[in-house]
Parts: sequence; C-alpha cells; structure tokens
Amino acid sequence: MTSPLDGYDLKLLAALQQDARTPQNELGDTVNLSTAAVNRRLKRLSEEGVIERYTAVVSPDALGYGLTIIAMVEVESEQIDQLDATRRAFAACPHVQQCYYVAGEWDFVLLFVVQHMEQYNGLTRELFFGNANVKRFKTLVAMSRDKVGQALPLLPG
Amino acid sequence: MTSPLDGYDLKLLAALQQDARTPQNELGDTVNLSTAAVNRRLKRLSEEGVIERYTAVVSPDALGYGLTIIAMVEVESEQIDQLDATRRAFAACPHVQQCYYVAGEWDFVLLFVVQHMEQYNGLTRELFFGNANVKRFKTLVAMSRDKVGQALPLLPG
DNA sequence: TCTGAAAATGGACCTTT
DNA sequence: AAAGGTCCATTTTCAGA
Repeated sequence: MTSPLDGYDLKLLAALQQDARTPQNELGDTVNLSTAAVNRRLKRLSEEGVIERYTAVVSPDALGYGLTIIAMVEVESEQIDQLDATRRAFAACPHVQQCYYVAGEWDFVLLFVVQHMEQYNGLTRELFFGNANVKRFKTLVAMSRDKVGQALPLLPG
Repeated sequence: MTSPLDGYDLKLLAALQQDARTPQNELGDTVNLSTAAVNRRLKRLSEEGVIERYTAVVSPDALGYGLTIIAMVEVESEQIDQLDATRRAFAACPHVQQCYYVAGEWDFVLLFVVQHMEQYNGLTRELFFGNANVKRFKTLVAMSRDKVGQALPLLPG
C-alpha cells in the first residue's frame, strides 16, 4: 500500500506542507528532480494517502472566530455504544475543530472555535449538559494561539 | 483591510477548506459565478489574509506518527520574559503541532505528534524537565483522533 | 462577462539502472 | 520492472478589453 518514502518524497511533503501551491517545476528545482518526476511522485503520494488532502487555511480572526477553547470531558459510561454516540455528537459540531478520545484523567479533549463566550455557552448546553453521558467537563480558554497547524516533522532533526 | 465577506466568499472558503485544488471554473459552477469572478475573489481573499495559506495535509500514520499526545503545563512564573521564552521553546519543537496559552488550571496546552512513547519521553526531558520555568505537567494520550483539522464553521447552521 | 496569453498539470514515450 | 528525463497536449489561472 505505502511504498517507503525516500528523501525526495520527504522534501516534497515538507515543501507542500508549507505551501501547497508551489508549482511543480519550482519543487523540482529545490529537490533536484524534473517537473514530470515531481508530478508522478505527487500523484503517487496522493493515491497512497500519504497526502490526505489539500486545504486552504482560513483565518479565524477574519471570520470573527476570535476565541479558541479547549474542553476536557469525562463521560459516565465507556460502553462502546455510548462512547460512539458521544464521539459522533462531538465530531458533528462544526465548532469542534478537533476531538480526541484520550486515556488519563479525562476521556475527551475538544478544541472549539467560537465567536464569543455566549456561543460557547450554547454549545456546552447542547453538547455537554444535553448529553446524559457527559459526567463533567472543564473549560480552558486560549489567551493566545502560539502555534497552530498539523504539520508533521519531516526533515531530519 | 478586510472588506466584509458575502455569501459567495463564504461558499468559496467552505469549498476550499474541503479541497483547495478545486479548479476555479468548478467553484464558479457551484457558487454561480464566472471563473474570472472566482479568480478575483480568491486573489482578494488571499491578499486580505482571509485565506492564510494553502497546505497539504500529510497522513500522520503514513509517516509513522501514530501517537498524538496532549500535554497540559503549569509554569512557575508568568512574568513576561519567562513566559515568552517558554512559549518560543514549545513552538520551536517540530513535534509540537499546536501550542495554546490558556487561562484556568493550566497555563499551556500542547499537542504533540510522535512515533512512540519513548520519543515523547525525550521531548518531556527536553521541553519540560529541562525548563526551569515548568512547574508541573500532565500527559493525556490520544487513543483515537476522532476529528482533526482547522476548518471553520462557514455556512449558516 | 468574454477572450486570450501565460503558466501549470499530467500523459506519452524514450532512456537509464 | 522501476524511476528519471524530454516533449507535448490539455487544463487552469489570471489579466485586459
């Protein structure tokens, strides 16, 4: 399924993580490969799922989403049906950017993006108070987003 | 700086969040705008910073980054220099995908992506134990990544 | 909105290892 | 076979009328 990635692949991925619109001839210049070779590799990387998708990063501030909130949630029952239902409910909310099921003191960690506190309030009613399987939750308000993204470490180091 | 966004803009952003490689003529079809109009809008959205950048999402699993870890950190001193130094140290680590400075019981929330526990161990030594300003930290290991991304809610609903 | 030039993508085909 | 390179057709972008 996934043929092993060589140095070219890693460099290409690193470049595309930074700017997915770098033209293939430029990529070729920086990694020392012809445009066609780059093209083939990108095609392969997409087909194999190494590149999951291409996306535009939209500025939260430009859209008024000035608040990022991190919520930790403990559930009542970790029975699989209950858990899946809860998981799905969380993931389905557009304001939930990220949802992780975790081991430790808490069961879920959620990242919300909202316009103002009241909006978050509404969401807690809907997702937490409105869900019988949610036992308790804790809210952390982000005062600054020092680093965001999903870039992976790709180059040696 | 940021002219108000109309319904066309929002639809375009929504489409590009999903797939940044959708050609402009297709975008035009779905939002009912000519290719040129779409082109102009995208140019404007980029220039105004509404679209921050275009990026390729790389599969963590394909690269062996099977572990996502969430760490909460409390610092000794919230004095600004100390804080900034700590913040910078966290953000500079390639394994730190996200770093938020938060209000509440903790001061920082970090999202790590690593290949295995040992790697995380090394990072805690480097970033936490090796930083005199870190008072304590707590680790949550993600058992599943139910939702990831940075997509913003854009369409009414 | 339409038209056309320039740029970028992606396939065909050949060569090298 | 597997992967690179060159060349060319098609698609896409993007600016001017």
